[in-house]
Amino acid sequence: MKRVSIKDIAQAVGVSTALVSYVLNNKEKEARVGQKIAEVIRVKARELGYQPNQIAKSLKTGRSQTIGLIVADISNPFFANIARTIEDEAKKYNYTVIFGSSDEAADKSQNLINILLERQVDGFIIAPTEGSEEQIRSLQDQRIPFVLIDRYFPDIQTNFVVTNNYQASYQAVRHLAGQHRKKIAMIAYKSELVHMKERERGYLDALKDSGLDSDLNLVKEISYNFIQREVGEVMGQLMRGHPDIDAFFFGSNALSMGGLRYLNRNNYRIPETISVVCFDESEAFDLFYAPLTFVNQPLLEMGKEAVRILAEQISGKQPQLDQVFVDSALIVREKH
Amino acid sequence: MKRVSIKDIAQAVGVSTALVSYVLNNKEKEARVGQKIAEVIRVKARELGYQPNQIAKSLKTGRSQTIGLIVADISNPFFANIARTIEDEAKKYNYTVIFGSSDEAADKSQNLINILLERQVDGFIIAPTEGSEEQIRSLQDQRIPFVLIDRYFPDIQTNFVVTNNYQASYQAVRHLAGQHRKKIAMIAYKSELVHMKERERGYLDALKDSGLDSDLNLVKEISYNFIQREVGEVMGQLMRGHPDIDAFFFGSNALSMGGLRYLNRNNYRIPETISVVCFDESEAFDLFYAPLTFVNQPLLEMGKEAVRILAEQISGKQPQLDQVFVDSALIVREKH
DNA sequence: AAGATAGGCTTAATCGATTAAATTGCAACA
DNA sequence: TGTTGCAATTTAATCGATTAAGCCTATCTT
Repeated sequence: MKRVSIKDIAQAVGVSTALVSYVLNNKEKEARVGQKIAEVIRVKARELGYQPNQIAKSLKTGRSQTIGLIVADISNPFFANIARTIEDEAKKYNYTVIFGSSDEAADKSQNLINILLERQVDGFIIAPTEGSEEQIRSLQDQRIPFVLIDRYFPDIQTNFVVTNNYQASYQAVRHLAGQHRKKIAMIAYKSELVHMKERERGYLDALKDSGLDSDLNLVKEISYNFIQREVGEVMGQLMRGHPDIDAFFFGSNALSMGGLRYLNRNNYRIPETISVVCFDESEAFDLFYAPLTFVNQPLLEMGKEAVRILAEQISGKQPQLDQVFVDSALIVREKH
Repeated sequence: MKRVSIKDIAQAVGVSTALVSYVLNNKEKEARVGQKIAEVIRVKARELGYQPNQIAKSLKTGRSQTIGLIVADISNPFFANIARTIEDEAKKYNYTVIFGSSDEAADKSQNLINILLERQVDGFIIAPTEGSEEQIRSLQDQRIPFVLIDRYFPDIQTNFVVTNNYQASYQAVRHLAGQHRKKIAMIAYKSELVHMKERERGYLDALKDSGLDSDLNLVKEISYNFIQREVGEVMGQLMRGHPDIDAFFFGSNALSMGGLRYLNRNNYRIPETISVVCFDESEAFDLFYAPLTFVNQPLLEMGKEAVRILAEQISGKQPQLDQVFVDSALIVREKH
C-alpha cells in the first residue's frame, strides 16, 4: 500500500535514484542518460504507477507550486467567481490554489497568511482587509511575492489588479443622472479601503458634474458584518429624511441584494419610483421584475492578470511593479 | 532574507536541533528537556520570528495536514457555500483546503485527484462526477481517506454525506400537489448520478401518491454544459406539448435560475398560472416578485459532517463506513 | 562503594526527492 | 601503449524537520 518512490523504481530497474530522477524530469539530455535505460525507467515508472511526491520536491527545490488565495469570503459570488478564474489560470502555470476567507478581519487575515507561509506557498493573491497594511508590508520585507486584488493600499507600493472603481462609479451615477434622477443616494460599506472610497468619490463627482447637490449626505455606510440588518434600517432613515430620493446606487453585490430586498418589501417600484444601479453583477438580477443596470467587473481578466503577475514575480522575471486597473462596463438594462 | 529554521535557533541558542524541535512541539515532558533551556529556546524562536516549515514536517511525518476538495464548480453558489463551511471546519482540525473544479467531467476529476495526490493531501472531500467510479475505487484500493458529498455511488461502499434527495423531492412535489396543481413538470439534469435519479424518483412517487398521472413524460433532462441554452428550449417544447402544465419542479439551483428566467420572459405568472418549487436555496429568490418555495439543504451540517468523517478516517479511528443522509427542509414561501 | 535511576542533551537516521561532483568504462588518438 | 575525452552512471550532500537511541553526569539505593 505504500506509495512508490523514485527509490522503488531505481531498485526495480537496478539503477541509482539519480538516474530515475533525471529521466522522469526529462533531464536526459543535460544528464546524458542512455536512451535504452531511460525508456526502461519510464516504462517501469508507469508500470508501478509512480506519482511524484510534490512535498519532497518542494522541500528540495524550495518551490511548493502552490499559491495562497485570501479573500473576504469564498462563499460570496464575487470571490467565488474570482477564485474559479484564478484556479483555472493557476493550473496553466502548474500551480495549485489553497484558499482562505478573512471575513474582512485583520486578525484572521494575519492568521491565514501565517498558515499559508508555513505551508510554503510560493506567493499570495490577496484581497486585503482593512487594517492589514502591516501584514502586507511584512510580506514585502520578506520578499514574498504577492498581488493584491479588488483593493490596494495607496500608501504602499505593491502589485495589484483592481477595478477602476472611481470611473465605474462615476459612470454609473452619471447614468442615473442622465435618466433625470435628481436625488441619488448611495449605499456603501463602512470601510477605509480605497475601493469603497473610490466608489464614493466617483459618486460624489458624478453628482457635481451633473449639477446635483452633493452636500446632502446621501451616502450611507453599512458595516460588513450586519448587512442584512442594517441595510433596511439605513435605507428607511434615508427615505424618511429625504422622501424625494429617486435613485439608489448600491456599492457592492451584497448591498444590492439587501437594498433591492428593502425596496421590494416597501413596495417601491423600479424604475418608476426609484432607479437603481448596482455594483457587481448577480444572477439574481435576472429574476428581478425590472431590468437592472449594473457595473460589470471583468472577473476573468482580473483573475488572469493576478496570476500572470504573481507567476512573473515568483519566477523573478519582474522586479518592477505591476499595477493594473481594469475597466468595468456599465451594463444598461433599463428599457427606454 | 532566508526563513529561519530550527537549525538557526539551535545555533543561536547553542543546542542541538533535536532540543529545539522537542520544545517547539511541546514535547518537553516526554523528552525531558530542562525548564530553563526550554524557555530560552522559546524566546529565541519568537525573537527570530520562526515559522515552522510545514513541508519539511509533512515529509517527515507523512501528514500534509491538507485536504483536497473537488467540486463541480467552485463558482456555483452551492459549492461555494459548501467550500466555506468545509474551510471553517477544516481549520478546527488544523487542516488546510486545496480545491479544484471538475466541471462534472471525469477526466478533469482524475486529473485533479492526481495533482492532489502528488501534493500528498491527507484525504479528499469529493462531489464525484458521472463516470468517476473507477477513480473512487482506486482511492479505496490505495486506502486513501475520502468522503463523497452531494452524490455517491450505490454500487460502491464508501463514506458519504448527502441530502436525502428522494424525500426532499417527494415532499416538494407533494406540496405542489397539495396546492391543487394537476400537471407538474420537472426539469432535471441529464445525469446518471444518484442525486438526480433520486430527485426524479421522488418526483414520480409523489405524483403517484397524489393521484396524478406520472406517465406523461413531464421530466425533462438538460445537459450540464448548456443549461442556459437548453432550459428555454426544453421548457418551450414542454409547454407546447402540454399547455395545461400548472407547476414546475426545478432540480437544482442553476436549473431554477434558468427556468424562472424562462417563465419570466414568457410572462407566466407565479403562482397564479404556474407554481414553482426549486431545489436549493438562492439569494436570487429574494428578488423574485413572488415568494418562492424551495428545498433547503443543510450546507453547514453537510460540511461539518464531511470534515468530521474525513478527519476520523485520516486518524484511523474509524474503519467502518459512515454514510450520512441529512434531511433538507421544504421552505414554503407562498402566500396562502 | 557499586550499581541503578533519572535527568538533560546530542547523535544520527530518516522522509523522497534534486543535482553538483565524482567515478567508471570504453573508444579514439598520438 | 598510454593518455585523453566523452558518455553513462553513481555517490553523496542537501532541503527542514522528527524521533529513537545513545551518552554523560549527578543523584539515589542498598
